Amino acid sequence: MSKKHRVTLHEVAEHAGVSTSTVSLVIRNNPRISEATRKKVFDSIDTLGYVYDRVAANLRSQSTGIVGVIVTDIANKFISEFLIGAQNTLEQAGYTVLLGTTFASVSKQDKLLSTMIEHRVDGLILNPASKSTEKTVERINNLPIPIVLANRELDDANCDYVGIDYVKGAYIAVKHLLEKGHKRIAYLGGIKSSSTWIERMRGFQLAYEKAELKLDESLIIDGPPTREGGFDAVSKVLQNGNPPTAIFCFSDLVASGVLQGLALHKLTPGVDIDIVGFDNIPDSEIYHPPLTTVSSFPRSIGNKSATILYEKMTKSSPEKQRIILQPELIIRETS
Amino acid sequence: MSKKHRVTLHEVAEHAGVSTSTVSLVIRNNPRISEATRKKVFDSIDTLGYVYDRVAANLRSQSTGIVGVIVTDIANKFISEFLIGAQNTLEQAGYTVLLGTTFASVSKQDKLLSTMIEHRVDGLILNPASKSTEKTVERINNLPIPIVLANRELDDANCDYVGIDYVKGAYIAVKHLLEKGHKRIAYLGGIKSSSTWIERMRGFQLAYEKAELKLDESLIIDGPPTREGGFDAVSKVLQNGNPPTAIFCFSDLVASGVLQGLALHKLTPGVDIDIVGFDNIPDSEIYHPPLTTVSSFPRSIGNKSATILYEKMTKSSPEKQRIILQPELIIRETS
DNA sequence: CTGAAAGCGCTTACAG
DNA sequence: CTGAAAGCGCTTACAG
Repeated sequence: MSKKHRVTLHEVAEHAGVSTSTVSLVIRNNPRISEATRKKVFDSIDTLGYVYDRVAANLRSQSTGIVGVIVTDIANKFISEFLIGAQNTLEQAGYTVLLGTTFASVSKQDKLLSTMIEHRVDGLILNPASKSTEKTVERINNLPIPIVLANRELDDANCDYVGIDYVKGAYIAVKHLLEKGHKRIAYLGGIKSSSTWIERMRGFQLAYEKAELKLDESLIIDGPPTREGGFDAVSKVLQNGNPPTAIFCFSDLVASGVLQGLALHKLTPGVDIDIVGFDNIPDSEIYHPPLTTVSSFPRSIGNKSATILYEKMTKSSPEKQRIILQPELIIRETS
Repeated sequence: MSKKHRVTLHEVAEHAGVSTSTVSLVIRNNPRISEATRKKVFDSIDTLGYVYDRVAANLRSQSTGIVGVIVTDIANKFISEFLIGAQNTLEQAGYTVLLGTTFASVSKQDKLLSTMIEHRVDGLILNPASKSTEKTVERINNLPIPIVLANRELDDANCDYVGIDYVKGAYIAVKHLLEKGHKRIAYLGGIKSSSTWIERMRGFQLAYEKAELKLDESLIIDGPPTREGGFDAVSKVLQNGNPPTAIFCFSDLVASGVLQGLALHKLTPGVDIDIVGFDNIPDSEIYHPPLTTVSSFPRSIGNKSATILYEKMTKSSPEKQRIILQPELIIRETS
C-alpha cells in the first residue's frame, strides 16, 4: 500500500474518457462542467481512489491556501485561546494553518519566518517575540506576503495590528487597588523592554498620577512572564524593607506564581495582601483564592487577526488597520 | 514589493554563470560542489534576494518535509505539552509541523486527515478523537503514509502507539484512596466509550478487587473531559443518597471542575472529601488546595511519538512499536 | 566537478 | 461545454 504510486489526474481523465482540464475543473467545482461529465469524473475518482495533490496544484497556481501563524508559546492559555480564535476563522475561510512556536526566541522566530515563506504561505499572523529586533521589524515590513501582528506591537513596524488596550487594562486594575486604599502597589513580572510591559507600566503610572501619589520604583520587578517569574519576583519584593500591600501582576500566569510564593510566606491573598492579574484565563477562576483580573479577549483577538489577514489576502485594499479591544476588570477574591 | 515576482533558481544560475543543477546542489549543501562555485552562487543568491521555493522542490522530489500532527484540543495543558514534545523532536530532525485540532469531532478529524494527505505530509501523528469510528480505523490502517497514534488507542488499529499505562495510573490512584480507608469512591468525567476511560475503569476495578471491596456503579458518572464536565458530574454525585467519601477524577481538568463544585457545596477537599486527579498538569499544583494526582508525561509521549514516526519515515523497518510510559502518584493536599 | 534535458502533477489561457 | 499544449520552479538521472 505504502509504495503504490499515487493515482494522478491524468489517469482519472483517461478512465473517465475526458481531458485533464475537465477533471481539474470538476475537482474545483467549476460550474461550467455539465452534470453528466461531473458525475462520470467523480465515479472515476472513487473507483481509482484518486487523491488531490495540492503540492502540484500550489506550484502551478502560485498559491497554497496555507496561512502561517507564529506564536511565542502554545502552553500559555492566553495564546492557545488566541490560536483557537485565529484557526477557527481561517479554517472557515478554507485555509490550512501552519503553526510555529518561537518560545520567545528571536532566532527561532527568524527561522520560522524563513521556513514559512519558503513554503509559500499565503499570509502570516505573528505574535512577535518580546525581544524582536529592528532587523526583524525591517524584515517584516519588507515581507512579500500579507502579515498581521497580534498581541504585541513592534516599534516602527508598519503593519496591521490587533491587540488589546494594555494601558487601559493596567489603569483600571491599579485604580481599583488605589480605591481600596492601597498606597504601595508592586508591579511584578514581564519583560521590561516589551511593548506589553511598557504599556501596562504606562497605565500603572497614569493611575498613580490621577491619584496624585508617587510610585516606588523598588516595587517594580520584571522577569519572565511565567509562573516561575512570578514566584521569583514576589520572593524578591517581600524582602523589601517596606513591602507592598498590593500587587499588580503582568499576567495571570505570573499571578499564579505570586500566589504560590505568598502561600509559602503564609500570606493570604485578599486578606493580608491584594492581588490583581491580567488576561482572565479560565484557571484564574479556580486559583486559590479566585483571582481578581483584567479580562482581555484572546479568542476575539485571534478572530480579528484572521479576519484582517483574510481581507489583505483577498481584497486589494492596502489600508492598514489597527484594532484595539477594550479590557474589563473582573473582581474576585484576591482584592 | 508585494507584487514583484520571486527570483527563481534559473535567474540565480544565470547571474552566477552556472547551471541550475549546480545552484540546486549548492542550496542543498551537496558536498560535490567546489568551494569557489559555492561561494559564487551564494553571492548571487544574496544580491538577487533569492528565496527557495519549497513548493516546487516538493513537487519534484515527491516529499515535503512536513509532518501533520492532529490533536483533540490545544487549550488542554496535557495536549499542549504533548505537542511541544512532538514539535521539538520533529523540528530538530528538520521537519515542519502542520497542526490540526479536531475539538473531539470525528468529521473534523476526517477532514483534517484528508487535507493533510492532499498536502502530501511525510507522516502523521494522531491523537484520535474519542469517538473515532471503525471507518476511521480502517482509513488509518490503509493510509499511504506512516502514522503514529498517541494518547488514545483505537481498537483494531494496526498502528504504532505511544501512551501511558492508564490502567496502572488509575490503579495506584484508587489504591491510595482505599488505603486511606475510603470505601465509597466515585469515578467522575471522561467519555465512557473511549479507551482512556475504559482503561482507567479497569484500574479502578482492579484496586477494588484486590481490596476485596465491591464498587457502587451509581458513583460512576461520565461526561465531557472538561472543567464543566467535572462540575456537572460532582453536582450529580453529591445528590446520591449515599454520597462518596472520595473522588477519582478522569483528568486534572475534570478535577478542577470538581473542586469548583465542591467549593459551592462548602466541602473542603482533603478534609471533608478526598480527591485525586490525573495528568499532573502544572496548574494542579496551585489548585485550591493543591491536587493529588497521577503524573503522566505528556512531553515524553510527544517526544517518543515523534521519534517513532521519524524512524518510520526514514528507515524501512516496518516493525510496529507500542510504547507505554509508566505513571506516578503525586500526593498533595486533596487526599 | 558541472551541465543539458526531462519531468514531478497540476492549472491556465486559448481555441473551438 | 470540453480539449491540446504550455508551464509553474524545482530535482534527478545521466553524460562528460
